[in-house]
Amino acid sequence: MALTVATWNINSVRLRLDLVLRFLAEQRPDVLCLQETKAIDDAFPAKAFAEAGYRHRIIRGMKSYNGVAILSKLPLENVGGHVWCGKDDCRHVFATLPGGIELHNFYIPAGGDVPDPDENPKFAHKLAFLDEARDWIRRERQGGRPMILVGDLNIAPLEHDVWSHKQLLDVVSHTPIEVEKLTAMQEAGDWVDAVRHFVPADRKLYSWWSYRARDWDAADKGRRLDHVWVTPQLAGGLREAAILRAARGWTQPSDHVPVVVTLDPGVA
DNA sequence: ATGCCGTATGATATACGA
Repeated sequence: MALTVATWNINSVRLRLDLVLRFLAEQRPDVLCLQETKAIDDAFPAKAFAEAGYRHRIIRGMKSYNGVAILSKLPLENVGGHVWCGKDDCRHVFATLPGGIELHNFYIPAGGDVPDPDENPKFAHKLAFLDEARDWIRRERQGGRPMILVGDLNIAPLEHDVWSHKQLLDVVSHTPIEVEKLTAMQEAGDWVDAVRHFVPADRKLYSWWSYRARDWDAADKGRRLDHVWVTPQLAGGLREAAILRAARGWTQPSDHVPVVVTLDPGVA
């Protein structure tokens, strides 16, 4: 029985409810993880998702900023979310899926403009978050349970995860210090990058295109900021991965597009 | 990596995104 998991930074779930419903109707993932929902829990459009077949959920939202959610056709157990860097700012939510797979949905801090932690507290926060997540993963993975980690990690780690490696070396999201810390986080859990599992490292791959470009499609100055990682025992069961570039061209789109991964949890 | 667009808010400017 295959399992399809999707992740999407939606940049306001209320404004883009119709786009999310369209995505769910077209792709029918078992589970959808959202980031930047920008809605307190009472304002989250849970009913619309339940009517679309996604009756199970865990949501953690706040006013204006951040906010994450897991919406699922399958029952969710042991749901919750952790506080990171001492801030209860709704950047993480988790659940256990049928079959015992632990799913973690992250919204890692963007980090502001200036890539210097001494000058820019937002960048310092991002680096501290990555260190804390690395240490947490190291502990969490001791149990050896199958896990999936998804989200807007706000870092494009590989050279071809950005349109120009050279021109982005000083740009927050692709600086060496961020890439180093994200890689440490990945290695701490032996995570397999489920999308790069199917796409060679020398092929350009993006999940985000700035709103500021006049023509995002023609300029194609994207970055791969959204990721799906799986633990090694799930890697053998990976069947398919897709980044839905077309969603960037929908009416009033998010600047991120969905990343969708299908795996067979029964195959080691 | 410049650009100057998009979202949310006790708003008509400001913070934030990356």
